[in-house]
Amino acid sequence: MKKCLIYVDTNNKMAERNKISLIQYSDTIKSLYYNKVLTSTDISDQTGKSIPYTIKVLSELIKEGYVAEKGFANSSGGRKPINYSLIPNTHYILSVAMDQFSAQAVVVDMNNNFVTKVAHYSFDLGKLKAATFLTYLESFIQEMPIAKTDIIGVVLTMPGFVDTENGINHSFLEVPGQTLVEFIQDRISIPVFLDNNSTAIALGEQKFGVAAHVKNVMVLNLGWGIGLGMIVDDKIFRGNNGFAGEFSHIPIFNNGKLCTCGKRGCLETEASLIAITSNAKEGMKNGQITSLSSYAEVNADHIIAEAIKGDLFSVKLISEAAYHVGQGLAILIHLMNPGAVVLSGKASVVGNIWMAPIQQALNEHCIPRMIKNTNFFISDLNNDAQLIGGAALMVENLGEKLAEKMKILNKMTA
Amino acid sequence: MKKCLIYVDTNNKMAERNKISLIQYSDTIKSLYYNKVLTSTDISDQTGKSIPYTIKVLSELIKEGYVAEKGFANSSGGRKPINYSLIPNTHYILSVAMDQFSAQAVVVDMNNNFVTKVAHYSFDLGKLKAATFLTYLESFIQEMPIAKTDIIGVVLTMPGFVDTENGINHSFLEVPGQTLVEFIQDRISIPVFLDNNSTAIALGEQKFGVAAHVKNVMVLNLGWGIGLGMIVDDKIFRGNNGFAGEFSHIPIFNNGKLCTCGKRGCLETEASLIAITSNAKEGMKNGQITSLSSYAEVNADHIIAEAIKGDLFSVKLISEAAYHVGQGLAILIHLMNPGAVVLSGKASVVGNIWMAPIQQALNEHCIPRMIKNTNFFISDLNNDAQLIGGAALMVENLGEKLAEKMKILNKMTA
DNA sequence: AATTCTTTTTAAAATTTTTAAAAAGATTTT
DNA sequence: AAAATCTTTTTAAAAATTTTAAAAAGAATT
Repeated sequence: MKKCLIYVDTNNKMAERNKISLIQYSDTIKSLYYNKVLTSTDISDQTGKSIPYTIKVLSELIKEGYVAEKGFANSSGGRKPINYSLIPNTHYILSVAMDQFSAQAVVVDMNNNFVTKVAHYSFDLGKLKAATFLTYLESFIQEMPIAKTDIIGVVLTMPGFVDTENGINHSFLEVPGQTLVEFIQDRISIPVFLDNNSTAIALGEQKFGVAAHVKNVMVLNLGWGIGLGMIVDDKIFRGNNGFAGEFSHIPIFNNGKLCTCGKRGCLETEASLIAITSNAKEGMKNGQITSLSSYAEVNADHIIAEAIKGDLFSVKLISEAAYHVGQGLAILIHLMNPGAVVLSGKASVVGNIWMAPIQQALNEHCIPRMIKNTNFFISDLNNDAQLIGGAALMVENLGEKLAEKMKILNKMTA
Repeated sequence: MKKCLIYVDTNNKMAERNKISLIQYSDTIKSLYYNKVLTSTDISDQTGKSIPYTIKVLSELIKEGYVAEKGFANSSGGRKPINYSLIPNTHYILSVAMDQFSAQAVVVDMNNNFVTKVAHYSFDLGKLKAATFLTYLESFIQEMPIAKTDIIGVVLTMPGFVDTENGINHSFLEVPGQTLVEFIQDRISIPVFLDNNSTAIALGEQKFGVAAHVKNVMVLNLGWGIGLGMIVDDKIFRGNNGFAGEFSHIPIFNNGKLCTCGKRGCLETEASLIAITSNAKEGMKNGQITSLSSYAEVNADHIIAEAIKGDLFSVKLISEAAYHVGQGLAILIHLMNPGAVVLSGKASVVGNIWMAPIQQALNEHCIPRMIKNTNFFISDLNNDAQLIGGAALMVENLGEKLAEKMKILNKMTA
């Protein structure tokens, strides 16, 4: 005979749900979002609050329709604890993931599931106007099968020197006289958050990916450049001004090659898809035999595709770049002594091609003791890391940050 | 007419002082130790506790003879707050600072003042036996003009791969079958703490030196190698296994030079006192004119001394090394985006000789935005940073860590 | 099947914080 | 210069949260 422990409202509309609870109890929501199912003890551990208080919060959240009991967890020899979960369709997050040439948008529910198709947009980010991007976003919101009022916030993650605090990207989508976040938020009337793409990817990998629960993680975003997202002590590490993790531009080569940043000898000049593509063209001009020859104009996607098919030249191009990434990584490991390193980002679909030369470089350049307890992973999030991480960034901001934005928006409408 | 606010016991012997209070109220003690004079509001801010609670703790500490009122602080227009300070002679810390060739020992009071002469010991750390070191320490304790029972703890800071948690140095002073800390603690019956020298220097600079109160600081220990202590988010950063900050051995040169660590091309091979000394000998063999020629066997101290006197060759040697340090620092800054960088350690007495070439390298190798808000300092602690930082490490460990050690020692005597 | 051991949950006591009021002193106004 | 106003600290009372202890529920052992 099952006992009814607490009355659970299964009809979401009946419960008077209130976004204020998301803010007030953000720590508990956060724990449940990242772990799907937890007991009161688990939540108490994660939020650092006592069990009696945690149980009080949970019953409040149940009353408001945010949380539901989910049976019992196992016990190694004692009373079985009640499981708790978030109810998925209470609210949603709109995650927008951008790179140099495209953006993806999707709506994510409170169980971290995609509830719309992933929309794709193509452009050259260097030339994209904020107003044009806004039309993409507005049309997505128009067409999505979710009520706009149920969206907690929009998280835009993108490359460049992003000032998360002030909502500005110093490299792209600049809006004269206004911050990018203000510009978007004013038009769509939903809280908007801006962050760096590699930071999002790192958070995605550390919460839902191969590095889940590792407290010190370095996540490489193998793509047009070589991005780096750092999780230190279980928290996103941003440095003094939010610009930490500029891995792509660490000066380590004496090659005289001019980098996109204006300096010479950056890691990016030998180790990124930019370098790989350039080396491919160079090699083909010199008569290299390769299946890449079938393309009119070779780009990075072609090289990845042909490497997967087994084209030796393509594999060699990636391997060379990977060795150089390994050189940079050796430095990073000496400085940060991480618990895990993750290869993620667009180019990590051929992660195993990258891995061997990276390991080779690490064997050559790392003090064995420095690397002994560091685990290496290839992402298994299939290029969704940035979208997933973007949604997670919203969850990270559920407390005061969200409250602030909501206050601003309420003032506007009033 | 002055009012007597709280009865202050000025006779220390009268108050029944209890080391337990140091543990129980370690946060308050810590704040006062680092800041000398604080108001209740300041302490409340620093400990994160409320003002009523803070005042309760302070009155308790006053009753026990640890804290005294020190007049009033200024107010910008309101009631003047009471100042509080630690009473200096309640307890003491024994700080022992080691490098490759020597050790210094001193007793520090609760106001961070040296209350004994600094004792010096010379040796070759690579050959030094733990037992020999212990005799030095025991004779120091024997002769110091402070009661042994008034010493809260001994902090030993030294180079090498230090496992602070377990009290082991994997590089030096290994004791078979026992940890180094156990070995010392068993004999002297005082809690012993072990840490890395560069960590101590960094803490010294961030609490009492040029980088006081900066929350993200990279402190370079310019010495036999190039040590690095990192303060991240106002906390000592140690990485996953405590080995973070291995700056000396980041692989950045293609010079083929074998490093002390067994690898090739480490920063140390071009940028440390090891490299400088080796380059000096090389240059002199090739007939370089220099005042260094007056020494039978040139060592690093000579080069520093002659550089101060203006010997061009010595200055040039240091400048070349400094430029290479700058190259490494450029990488570090791109990754960590610190608020401040400090040049400290033995060789920083000629800090201004180092500074110019470092700045030169940074101008060449850093993205301007990465360096815009980073301040550069030369230590003003006159080689006492490690001793001062060692004492500060004791204060950092006042809470649970000290309680643990005291429990172990009490068991032994019982 | 009864007892013992574990673990979670509830209840009561203790601690700590928050809020509000009072006290002390500086600044401005009359 | 005295009175009134404004600031800031300190004290007091109320509210929130944690700690400790007890009770409840279930698994493992005797």
